[in-house]
Amino acid sequence: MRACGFTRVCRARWQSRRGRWRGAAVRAFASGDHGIEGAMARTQGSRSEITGPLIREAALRLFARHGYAAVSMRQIAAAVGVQVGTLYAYTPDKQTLLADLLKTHMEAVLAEWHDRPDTDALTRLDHFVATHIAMSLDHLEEVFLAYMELRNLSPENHAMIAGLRRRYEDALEIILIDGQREGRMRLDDPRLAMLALIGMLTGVTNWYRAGGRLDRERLIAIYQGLARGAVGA
Amino acid sequence: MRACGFTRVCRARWQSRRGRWRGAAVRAFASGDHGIEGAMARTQGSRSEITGPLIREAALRLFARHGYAAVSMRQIAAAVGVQVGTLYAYTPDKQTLLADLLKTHMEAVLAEWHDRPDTDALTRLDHFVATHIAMSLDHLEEVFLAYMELRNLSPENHAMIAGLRRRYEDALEIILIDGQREGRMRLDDPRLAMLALIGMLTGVTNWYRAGGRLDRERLIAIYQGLARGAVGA
DNA sequence: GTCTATACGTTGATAGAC
DNA sequence: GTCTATCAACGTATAGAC
Repeated sequence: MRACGFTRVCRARWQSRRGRWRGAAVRAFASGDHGIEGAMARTQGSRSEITGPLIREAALRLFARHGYAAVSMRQIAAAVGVQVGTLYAYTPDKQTLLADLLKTHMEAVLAEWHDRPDTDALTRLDHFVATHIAMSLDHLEEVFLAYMELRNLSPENHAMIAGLRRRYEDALEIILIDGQREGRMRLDDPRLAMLALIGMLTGVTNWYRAGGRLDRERLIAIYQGLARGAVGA
Repeated sequence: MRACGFTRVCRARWQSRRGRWRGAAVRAFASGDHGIEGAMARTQGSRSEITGPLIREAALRLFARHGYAAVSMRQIAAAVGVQVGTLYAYTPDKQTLLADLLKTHMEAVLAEWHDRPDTDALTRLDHFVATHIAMSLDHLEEVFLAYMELRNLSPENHAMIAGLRRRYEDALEIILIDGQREGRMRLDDPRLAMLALIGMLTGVTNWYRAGGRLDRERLIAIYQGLARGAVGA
């Protein structure tokens, strides 16, 4: 066991320190490349507006690349160009940093998704696939992280993130059920088909690298074809 | 960075200790449940024949459950009911323990796979799917681990395991290419279809739990249907 | 807001007795 | 083959100066 793994002891100890955090989760989540890896430690100065996002970006990149458990707070601080202690002005602990990353991402995913209940199920499936792939390419690291690091969440955080993911998966399952009812899809088991499709789609983050041989539109079109085929359209 | 991450320094230091390990990888890989979690530390006694397998089983289970980086050698030792030092009579270091687990598994996967080049591509696809799912259900933790922990391998070990996995993926891709040539499959991009199918199949390890509502044969049949559909059969 | 310094548990790994 | 004891390095997190 590590010093302060997933227990809530640390949380309580920490909350008694100052009132800063009391229930306020970090919300903003800027993206983009700020050349984190090459950053060096500076020796003073306040830059509160940008340090927060930089920390989340560095944590995201490092967690995605090496895994949550393999990354130390020191590494994150070094990537940002800041001392370790500074991180704790932006997050109560490492666990919360991960949870905030995943929560923000999953909420963005759900906010991005707009079903089109007035169209046929196959069109809706195409739309789901396109949205998912586009999101995966634009936020490779987030999608990958949300897929890989569920098991490193504390029980409370796990329940929260799993709930969000569940809502996302349900959105797809509804489409499949409707498709079956409309007679546009032939499915033995809509739930299993949903899980299979999610696995197929999420797998993209395992091999996709920017600048590969396939452009975005083509990739989406191919996956739409695969998905349609899988559901028997 | 951790004390002895992926560097080869430790390896060299260790090799100078005794001749025991020089190139000899742990080979055997017993499976099954021996009630590891409840084991308690004993205080003496030699049981060389069973300790090795027990260590690998405990490591496999713990790595799969919590992730390689999150599991300590002490946890593994405790699960086996042995002291930490004892582990190092069976493996030079933690990294090698992981690599041996993955290598043994991937070699078993490749040994298990027998293509049937004299039959049609759709039958061969069915056979691949059935073999893969059966392997996944029989060795949930190995398949899951081989899928998740590639990034925690040292560069050398990563290259080795990735090579084995490549051979496995190629086996599927060949089937798809043949299917296209035979006119039995309609594919925009065989390589992409292969990656999508692998993602779909491997995803099973993320949600499958023994004793669920679907029996083995039904699960295989459903996935065969999904795979056939995806390739346009 | 950031730094420096530090507390203190845990880590991977080794040495040497039995 | 296993244990006990030990090491140095590193882990997360905190305190207090500026």
